[in-house]
Amino acid sequence: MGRQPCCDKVGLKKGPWTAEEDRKLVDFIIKNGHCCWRTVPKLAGLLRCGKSCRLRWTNYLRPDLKRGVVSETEEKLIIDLHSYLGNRWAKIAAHLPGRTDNEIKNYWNTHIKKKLKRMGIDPLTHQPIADAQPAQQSQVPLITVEVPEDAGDVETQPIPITALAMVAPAEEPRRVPPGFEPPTFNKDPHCIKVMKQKVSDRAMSSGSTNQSEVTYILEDDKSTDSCAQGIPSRLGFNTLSMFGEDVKASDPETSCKMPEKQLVLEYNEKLDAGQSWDSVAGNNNPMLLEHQETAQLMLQTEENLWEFADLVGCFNKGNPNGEDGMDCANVVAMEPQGLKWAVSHEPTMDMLVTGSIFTPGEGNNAPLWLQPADPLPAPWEGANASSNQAFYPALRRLAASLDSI
DNA sequence: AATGATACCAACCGCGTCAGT
DNA sequence: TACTGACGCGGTTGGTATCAT
Repeated sequence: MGRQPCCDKVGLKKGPWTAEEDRKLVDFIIKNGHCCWRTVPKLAGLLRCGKSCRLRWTNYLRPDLKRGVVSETEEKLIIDLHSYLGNRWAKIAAHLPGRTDNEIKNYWNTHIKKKLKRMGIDPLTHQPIADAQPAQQSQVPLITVEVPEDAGDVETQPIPITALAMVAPAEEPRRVPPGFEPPTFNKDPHCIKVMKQKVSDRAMSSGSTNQSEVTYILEDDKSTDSCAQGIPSRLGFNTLSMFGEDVKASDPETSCKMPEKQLVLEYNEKLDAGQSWDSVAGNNNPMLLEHQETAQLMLQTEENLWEFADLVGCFNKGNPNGEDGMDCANVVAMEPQGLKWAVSHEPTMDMLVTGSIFTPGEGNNAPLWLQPADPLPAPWEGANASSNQAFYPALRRLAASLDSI
């Protein structure tokens, strides 16, 4: 017996999601998770059913989605897995990180199916169409996997050896925290779309909508550090690349207020005197200590860039100017060796744009990720509000660069 | 340039499963 | 054990983009 449709309630919206709805859902889930999909739309302020929210999130908004063109390797894996699992798209998708069952199903129906037919292969049986026989064997060599005695599912059947090879690749030395997938957000079409919306929203809210004057070119992953010459970003607050000279020009002398400025100077003095970064920052900045632990945890179990981005974003809320923290609060990225400081804004967006925070660039961030004692950049709640002068032009530059993509 | 055909894919629908009561 | 409700899955639809004529 079937269930009643979940979306028959009067007033619930159906059809394509708007950017505003996306934003509400993403904001809500990032902040609260989704313990119960039925309650999500109500709590997030959406006129959608929970099911619709779940689908939107899992198939489109989830930040760990890879999206983009399916590679040859992935296609081969899909074919192999399909020969073994059939139309169990969710199970197939489980072997393709960043791909959803819906995406794979669509790709199968629109691409692979036709391709196999052109090759004279029945997409259902994976046998040559001309001499198709009752589908007992796959076209690919099979091996039998040892399974527990109580296992009775289809997964206990022989697995195509090619698929198995993909599912269980040879272990390689890790350069990044376990479970972490280097993101490609800065070129991902969906990410660009989301960022465009974010930038547009913020530009509107700031009153700075003139984007014509800008010439900023979105930095490539590898180039982000080039603007911050000699400043390892540690956790990647490499916003220098985004703000260019605006941020380069900022320093504790001109952009920080007391007593924070005094703290910076103290740090500098201690570092200059040869003390280690850990001893300086760890012993003197409770905020660092508090968040360092969280940051380490996040990095160790990194599954979601946005989770971390939001974590960092949370640091900025409640700035003393009484303005929206995410919009205009300042973040100070500190560089342990020389303890140079840079004031910037909106780290969440910065990170998504530059990708530098999570990009295992050669000789830059990657080795640092493996140093759990690295301090987390601290918020700088007392930073000078005048630094907005750097923020809004940068925002316009970003908006324009996104529009050009 | 206009129109129709085709491709693509986000979103929906309905059913199965499972946990809680 | 039966019932209920939430979630997940697979099939399908329909809107939009792209291509061909």
